[in-house]
Amino acid sequence: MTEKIRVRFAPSPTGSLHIGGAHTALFNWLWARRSGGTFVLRIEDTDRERSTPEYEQSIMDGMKWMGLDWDEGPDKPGEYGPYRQSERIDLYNKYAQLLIDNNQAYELDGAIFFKVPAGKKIEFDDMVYGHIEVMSENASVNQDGTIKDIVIIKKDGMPTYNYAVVIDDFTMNINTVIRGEDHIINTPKQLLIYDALGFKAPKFAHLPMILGKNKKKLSKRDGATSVFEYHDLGYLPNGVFNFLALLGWSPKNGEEIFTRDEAVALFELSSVTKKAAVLDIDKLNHINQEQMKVMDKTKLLEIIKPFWSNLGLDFSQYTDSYLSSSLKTMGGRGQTTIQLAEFSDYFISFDVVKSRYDASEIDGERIPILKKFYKALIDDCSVWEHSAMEEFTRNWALENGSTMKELAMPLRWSLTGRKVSPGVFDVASQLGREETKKRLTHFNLI
RNA sequence: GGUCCCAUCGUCCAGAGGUCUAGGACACCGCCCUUUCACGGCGGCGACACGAGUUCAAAUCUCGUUGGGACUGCCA
Repeated sequence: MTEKIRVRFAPSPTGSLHIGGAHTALFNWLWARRSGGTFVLRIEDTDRERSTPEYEQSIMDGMKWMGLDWDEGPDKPGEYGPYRQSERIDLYNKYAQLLIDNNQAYELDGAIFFKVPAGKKIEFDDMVYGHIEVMSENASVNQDGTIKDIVIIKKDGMPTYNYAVVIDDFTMNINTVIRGEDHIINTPKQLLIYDALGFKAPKFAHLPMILGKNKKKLSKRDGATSVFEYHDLGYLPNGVFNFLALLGWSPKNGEEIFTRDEAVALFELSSVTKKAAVLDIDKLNHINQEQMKVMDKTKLLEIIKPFWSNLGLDFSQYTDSYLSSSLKTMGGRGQTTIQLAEFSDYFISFDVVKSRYDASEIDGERIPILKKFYKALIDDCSVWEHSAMEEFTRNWALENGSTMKELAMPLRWSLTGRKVSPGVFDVASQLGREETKKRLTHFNLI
C-alpha cells in the first residue's frame, strides 16, 4: 500500500498566472488526478511588498479558466490549513526556534540564519532528472566561494522561500513536489533544512522550463504573460491545456489532440522530458483549432459571443440555436476564437457585408444571366438545403451554358462580402431563403 | 567566475544497444479533392552538436569538448 499522493502548486501572488506557472499547475493537477491524489493550492505571499489579494484572485481565476481545480486551498479549507504562508508565521517561528535551540541556526541583525554545514553530500533522486548530488559547501556560497548561511527568517519576520517551502511541504504532508527546473538548484538547500529538522523529504519531480523564441526563460517580452491574455488572443482553455500538456510530455499512444480526461488517463510523471521547451505559437494555433472543431457548439457559442461583441456585432436578435448552427456551418475554419468570430460575422450582420463589398467585382455583362439564375434559385429550388441547392445549380448551369464557379462566386460575395467562406450553399442554407433573397436584392442581382 | 541542469529535423515530441538509409506533429513547399477557403489525402524539405572510448553492434552506455540554460536576493 503506497501512500496517497499529495501535490501542491505554490504560486506567489506577485502577478497573474503566467504560462510557466500554468504549466507547473497543470502537471501537478494531472499527476494528482491520475494518481487519485490530492491537489493543494498554497499561496506563497511572504513578499509583503509585491503580494496582493488581487493577484491571488487572478491566479485562482486563471486556474479555474484552465479547468484546474484544487482540493485544498485558501478558499477550500482542509486539515492542513491555513493555505496562505502569511497565516502560518507561528509555524515558521516555532521551527526556527527549534533550529536555534539545536544550534543549527542563529540570530543576526534581526534575521535568523541557518548554518550550512561543510563536507556533507546532499543527494536525491529526481523523478524526471534522475540522481543529483551536491556537496553541502556548494549549496549556498558567497561570491568569494565561502559558505553562505541561509536566511530563514527575514528582518521583517517573514520566512524566506527556501525555508517556508520546507516547513509547509512537510507540515502539509506534501509527498511529491512538482515544480519548475529552475528550482532544482534550490533543492539541496531545502534538503539541508529537512535534514536538520529531522523531516522526511518528499519526492521531487522537476519540470523542464518553457522558453521564449530567444531560448531564454519566458518573460514579458515574449508576448502574452497571463493565461488570460491567451484567452484574449483567442485561445480556448482546452487549447492551452492541450498545448501545455505537450510541452515536456507526450502520451504513450502518440495522440496529440486529447481531452482532459484522456490526458489524465495517460499522464505519466516518469515520461516527462528533461529538455527545456520553446513555446511555438504555430503549434498552439493548430491545437486550438482542433479543440474548437471538437468542442460542443453550444458551449463554443458562449465563448464566441464576447468576441462578436468586441467586433461591434449585435447578435441579440438571433436565437442561440441559429447562432450555434452558424458556428457549425463554419466547419472548423479559424484557428482562434477571434478568427472564428470574425469569419462568421455575416451570419449576424448584413451591414458588415455591405461595408466591404459593393458588387463592383461582377462583370456587368454577366448580370442578366446571374439575375435569371438567382431568381430561379430563390423561386424554384424546392428544398432550401445544401445538396438540393447544389444539384439545382449544377443542372441550371448545364442547361444554360454556365459553370458552377460563375454562379457561385457572385453569390458568395453577396452573401458574405468575402471571397473566402464555407461552401456557399451551406451559407445560403444557414442564412435562409428570405435573407438570401434580401441580400441578392440589395446588390441588384435578382 | 562558481554550482547545477540540458543537448534528435526551424519548433514540440518518439526512440530506454541491433527492427534507424532515425518515426510523428506544427511550420514550410508541391500535388489531389473542390464553387472559394479551410478540412482531408498524397508527396517533399529537414536532425542524432563534436571527439574519444566500451561493444560484434551506439541516437541510445562512459568520458571529454563545445553550445545552451538555470541559479548565484533578508524575490519566490
